[in-house]
Formats: sequence, C-alpha cells, structure tokens
Amino acid sequence: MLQRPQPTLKDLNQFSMFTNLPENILDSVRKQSRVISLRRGQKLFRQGEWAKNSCFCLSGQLKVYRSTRYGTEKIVEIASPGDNLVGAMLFNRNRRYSLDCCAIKASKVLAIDSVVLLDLLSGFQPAYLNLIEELSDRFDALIDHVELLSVDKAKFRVAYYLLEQYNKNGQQKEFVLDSSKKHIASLLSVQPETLSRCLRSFKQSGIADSRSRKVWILDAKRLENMASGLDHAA
Amino acid sequence: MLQRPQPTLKDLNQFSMFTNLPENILDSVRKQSRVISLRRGQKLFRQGEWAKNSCFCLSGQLKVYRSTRYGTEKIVEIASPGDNLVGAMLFNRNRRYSLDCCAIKASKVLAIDSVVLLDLLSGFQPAYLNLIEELSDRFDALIDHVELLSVDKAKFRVAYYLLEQYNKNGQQKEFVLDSSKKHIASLLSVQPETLSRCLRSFKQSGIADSRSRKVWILDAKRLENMASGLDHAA
DNA sequence: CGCGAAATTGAACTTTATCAAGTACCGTGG
DNA sequence: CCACGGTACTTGATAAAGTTCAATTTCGCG
Repeated sequence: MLQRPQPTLKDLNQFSMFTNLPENILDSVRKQSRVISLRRGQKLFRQGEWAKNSCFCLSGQLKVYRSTRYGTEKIVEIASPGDNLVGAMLFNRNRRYSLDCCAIKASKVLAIDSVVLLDLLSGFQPAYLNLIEELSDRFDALIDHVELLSVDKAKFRVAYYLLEQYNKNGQQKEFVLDSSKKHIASLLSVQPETLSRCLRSFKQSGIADSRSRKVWILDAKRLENMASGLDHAA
Repeated sequence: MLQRPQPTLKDLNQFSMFTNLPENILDSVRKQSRVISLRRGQKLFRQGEWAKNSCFCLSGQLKVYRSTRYGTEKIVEIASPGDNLVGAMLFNRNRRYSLDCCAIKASKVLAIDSVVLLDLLSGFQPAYLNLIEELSDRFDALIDHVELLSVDKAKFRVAYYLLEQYNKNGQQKEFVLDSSKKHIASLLSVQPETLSRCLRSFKQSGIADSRSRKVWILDAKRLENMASGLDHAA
C-alpha cells in the first residue's frame, strides 16, 4: 500500500461530509488524512479487523462485500470516486469492520483515523450534522437494499438498478455501466446468468438494449413501471 | 394515542443508550420524554412522515416494516421491551421515516424529540459514545440481515433464526417464540408456508421440535452447522 | 495477437411461491 | 365462562422462477 502523504482540498470537497466546513477545520482534516494507493485486487480491510480508519474513494473502484457462510461473496457497495466506503465509518472504540473491501481497479483511498476525524468535526455543529446525515443516508440506503432483496423477482431488481443508473446519468438514454456484470449481479444478489437473461428479456420487449457495458434506455416509462412492481410482464 | 406524561427511571435503564449517564442528564431525558400507549393494530409512524421523535419500546410488541412496491409487507424488526425502534433514531433536521411502525400487541412506547435528545446527550462524552455505538450496532445488524437475505436457502434462514432465539434464551433447550410465525416469516422474507415446512423438516430430522409457539432444540450442534451453511441436508 | 476472464446461452434441476382447502387457535362480545 | 368469528397455521398440489452445470462466444488487457 503505497502512501501519498496528504490529499488535496479538491479531493476532500467531493464528499458531502466535508462541504461547508470552515477552512481551518477542512485543512486539519486534510493534514490528518493520508492517501492509500491500491493495486487491482488488493484488499483495503477485512471483516473482523480493527476498524481504525474512515475511508473514502478518491479514484478507481472498490467492492465492499461480505464473505458469506456459504463461501460466496455478497457485494454491498461498489464504490466509485466520491463515495465513502460502507462500513468504514465507525466512530466507536471497540468496533471492527463487518465487511471486506477490495480494489476492483487500481484505486486511491483517503483514510483518516476515525477518532481524530470525530474530534475535528465535533467542535463545529454543521460538520457534526453532515456526519449524522451521512450515517442516516447509509441506513436508508441499506433499508432500500433490504427491500430490494425481499422482493424475489430478478427482473424487478435489474430494472431498479438500470433505472438508478439512468437517473444517475442525468436521464441520458445512453450510458455506460461503471462495473462488470459479475459485480452488478452480486450487488443485486442474483447469478450472472440471471442478470444476462433479464437484460436479454428487456431487449426483446423493447425496454432497454445493451451491448457489452453500453446501455440504451428505450422505454423509460415501462422501465419505471417495472421497477415499481406495476409491470409484471417481461 | 393515550399519553402518560413521563417514563420512570427504570423504564430508561433498560436501554443501553441510557446506561452510565449522570443522574441529572438521565433525569432531563426522563422529563423530556413521554409515554405513548398504542392499541393492537395502531400505527406509531409511517414511511415518509416527518421523523420528529426517537422511539423505544417499553412494553408490548411492535413491527417495523417497509410496505413494498409490490404491496406486500417486509418486516425489518419485531421490537420487544428494551428494543429501540429501527428507523426511529434520526438525528438530522430534514429526515423522514423510511419505515412504517405498527403495534402488534397493545404497547407502550417511550418517545423523545430527537433534537432535544441529541442536545441532552451531546454535552456528556460517554453518552455520546453510547449513541454512536447504538447506531453502529444497528448498521451491523442490517448488514447481517442483508447477508441472510442474500443466501437464498429458506432452511438456512430459519435455522439462523432459531439459533438466535436459542442463544437469546440462555441456550435453554425449550423456549417460546415471542412472535407469530406469520411475522417471523416476514422478518426472514419467506412465505408462512415455507416457514412451516422448514420447521416440519427440522422436526423430522431431529434437529428441533416445535408445537404452536413452543420450540425444543434437540440437536444444537446440527442446528449450528445448518446456520453456518455446513449442513445442507434436511 | 493471444490468453484468461467475463458474458452468454441452453438444458436440467431445485427450490420456493402460489393457490386452495382444511384445521387450530385466540381475542372478543355475549 | 362459553360461543363465535376471524386470523393464524398447516398441508398438499401445482407452477413459476432462479440456480446450477456445461459449453461456447466475446471481451479486454498485456
């Protein structure tokens, strides 16, 4: 893990947690942080390890996942630049990571001692609220994910994912998936084969076309209906 | 919603969040709280509503759940006395409940304005850490639940649940389920029929017997193996 | 250009959901 | 306290859906 001493202010500014901070606090955070460089396939942390740092993705891509009792791998987050790493924001002393994290691509990660971070933020009320907001958002996102997994229709899950990506890309009809289908499948808790078949089904019914990582949304309305559970057809 | 003005100190003491607080803070919390009484079937809060209060179960039983896009109901927590209500601990200003909450039995709930609570706790470092600890535990529990749902074997889920209850009851061979099988099924995201069949299967293979809400653990070792994904047999 | 991983496709198999019917249970009101 | 009625639970049969296995094609990176 090669280390670059400190991130830039621009690095920090992409995270909502650090917006609207007074310059002196932001600079303290910057000085106490360090940048960790990871090669593709390199692990950042493991489940059960002592969770010293809070971590944020600066570049590249990482998967945060649980190694299940069954020996399989369940991805909880595919983190891209600007995302903070799920499960790597633990602000108490006896805590251990409940997930594994591994670089999918060569990546740079901002790491800062959680106790130090908490200390830096706690003096400034808005920063404190940013943190709370962040944790709440995480929680809500997880609840949404639980709902997704509880609805046992693969097509629904895939439609939901496509719609999410569609909206994330400013509702452009054409966009590019930012991760491999294997990883997306794990995120949605379906088999890669099932994901493939769902995409083909969407193609055949004129909802969305896809080729390699490129996706064309053909009928956003129907996609929405499908993601809302209204459209049960293929 | 009948209201009793204030909870007792004993009411507060059963929640880990309020342990080790100086008497004056504890008393402030007590004075700012109120007790809400709910009849069976009465709703405490709804998804989307303005999340003013943090809530804690004093007596009875409540379900915290998501009404899914499919019109079904996915229970996230069955809260018993001593449990704080999932999704009802939101400490920021623009937050809304992401879940529904409804009393399964006649219940009493401690409610306190989240902003007031945060204010009362923030002055005292250990209390603050209690809160953080609580939120972290919630997060971890949800991650565990996500893993549970990602492993698509109903028997595994049921074994996991039974083991959890077994340990919760001090590993007594005989114990009583504290909620209806319909609700347990929803918690595990399986159909009631499937839960019923899993229990029958455990009975036939001598792992655990059950009759109405009573459960007898016959072979804890095998139950553990099953919950660890080692034992794939019935 | 070629290797290895990712993705697709087909077929058989498992598993669970769904539907339907009957039974047991429990809270409510008489 | 009992009878009633609705709900929970169980059980069986059926069907839908996804997983698994195997084979092939495509893609992406060195």
